[in-house]
Amino acid sequence: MVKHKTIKPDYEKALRKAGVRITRPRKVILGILSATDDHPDALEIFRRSVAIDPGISLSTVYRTMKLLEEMGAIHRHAFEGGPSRFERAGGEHHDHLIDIETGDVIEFTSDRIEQLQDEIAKKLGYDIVHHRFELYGRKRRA
Amino acid sequence: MVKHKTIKPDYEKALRKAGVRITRPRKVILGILSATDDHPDALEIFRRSVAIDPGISLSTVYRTMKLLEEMGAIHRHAFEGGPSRFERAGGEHHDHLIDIETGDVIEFTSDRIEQLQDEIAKKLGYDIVHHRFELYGRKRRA
DNA sequence: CTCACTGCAAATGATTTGCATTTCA
DNA sequence: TGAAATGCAAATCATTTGCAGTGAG
Repeated sequence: MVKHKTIKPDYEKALRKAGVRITRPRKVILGILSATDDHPDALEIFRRSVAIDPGISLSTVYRTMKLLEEMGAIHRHAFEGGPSRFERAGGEHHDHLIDIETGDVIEFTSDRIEQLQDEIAKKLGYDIVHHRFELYGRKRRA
Repeated sequence: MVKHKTIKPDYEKALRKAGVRITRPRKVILGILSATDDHPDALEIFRRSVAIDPGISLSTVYRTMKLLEEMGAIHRHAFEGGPSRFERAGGEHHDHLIDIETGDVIEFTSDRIEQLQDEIAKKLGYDIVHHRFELYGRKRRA
């Protein structure tokens, strides 16, 4: 049920093939993205980048995130009440539970939801392009 | 399945009771909210307000929306790629399908989703405070 | 060598806020 | 009257963009 991240795609190779230049800042950002399993926002990625190479700017982080998103390499999530958070694409589809106390994100999958969504769409006469299913809650106290 | 809005709550009465002053701008905004069944954003509410009373400011619209939200009189929805949109509370719970071509919002209910959500939360050891379930799609072509 | 990419600072868009001035109860 | 609410303009926050300089291929 809970998804385990096992795939660590080689972004550089894929991007190069798509005609994108692998510059110094991009190398750093890509490294961070493939090393993490959490859902950092742009500022957090910027902080981690600067720790590796002090010359990187926040604009470049934003530009790179947009580029990677357009290339399908990452997903952007606009969870409630905060900036966009990113995760790399490539795993199987999943949805998110956000811990409203800590901001932690827990991934889960449910094929019944996918199926339910199709049912509803069909009934309403729509083709679904994508969906958002997010649970917001707090850890159950023992 | 598709929800029909039949309830038109008397906001003024409820607000008065809660110790909120019913001022001229608020009267106008409340009138707009109880007259509509769509999901306008702040700017749209502002436009409709100004058409009734040219003296109303956008700040007041925002302040009023925040107030009403805190009082539970309206719900705020941050659909993808746009400003917050509002709808009055009071009906039964429902989720939304957003037409990505027109921006139209279609409401639907599904008790199976509510039930599924509880199941997932239980499995993950969380108490759910609320959720977001939004479908984004386009009308099926014949 | 050239054009994509960068850093920086300024612009944006949605929303909020400080403050002096009304206005509801 | 006095606290609460308003309008306006300025501030915030996340994000984007213009531009002149830099560097990857």
